[in-house]
Amino acid sequence: MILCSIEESPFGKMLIASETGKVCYASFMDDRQESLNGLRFYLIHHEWQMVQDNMHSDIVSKLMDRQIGNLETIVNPIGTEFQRSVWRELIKIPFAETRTYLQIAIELGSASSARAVGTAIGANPIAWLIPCHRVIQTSGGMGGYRWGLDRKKDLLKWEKETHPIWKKQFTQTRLFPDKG
DNA sequence: GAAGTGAGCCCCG
DNA sequence: CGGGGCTCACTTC
Repeated sequence: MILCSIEESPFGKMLIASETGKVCYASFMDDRQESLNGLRFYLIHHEWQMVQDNMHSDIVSKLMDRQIGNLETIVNPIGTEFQRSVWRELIKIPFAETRTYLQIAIELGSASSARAVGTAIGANPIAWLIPCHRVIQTSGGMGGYRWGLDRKKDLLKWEKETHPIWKKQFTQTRLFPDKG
């Protein structure tokens, strides 16, 4: 049985679902009804139920404290083979770093599939844990983000601020100087 | 099967 | 910067 709960996070309310300890869904919840519809659609062929708020609060706090070691062991997204291979690649991107859609495509062995990679990344069902926010365009642009570009920027900003190596210089340099 | 659609990329002007 | 052509997974006729 998949258990789903509403969580508070510094980046907004979240909807998190898990089964036997593995997260299979996580989204930012800007519109309550819309988010619940999205969850219902995603789990359409599965048994699931809502449980009390904050049941997954440990996951959020671990994300904040960067205490989650091997993401691959606590995440289990539902998707096609291709999608899962793309999402697996995202997990390898280190905290506070970024990659481009093309780099991910090359990593998967097909430089020409950058567009397909973008589409697959856009379908990532597990926000934040599977760090699709760390993927940007080769041109230096931000690309898109299902849960709002501002949130993508916020996540990256927070990661850079939190990361010890960049902590100092961040105060002097803007993350994306040309992107407002 | 044949079109249409993307969170892309590259080239050219 | 801006449009055309290219590509590929996936969806929808």
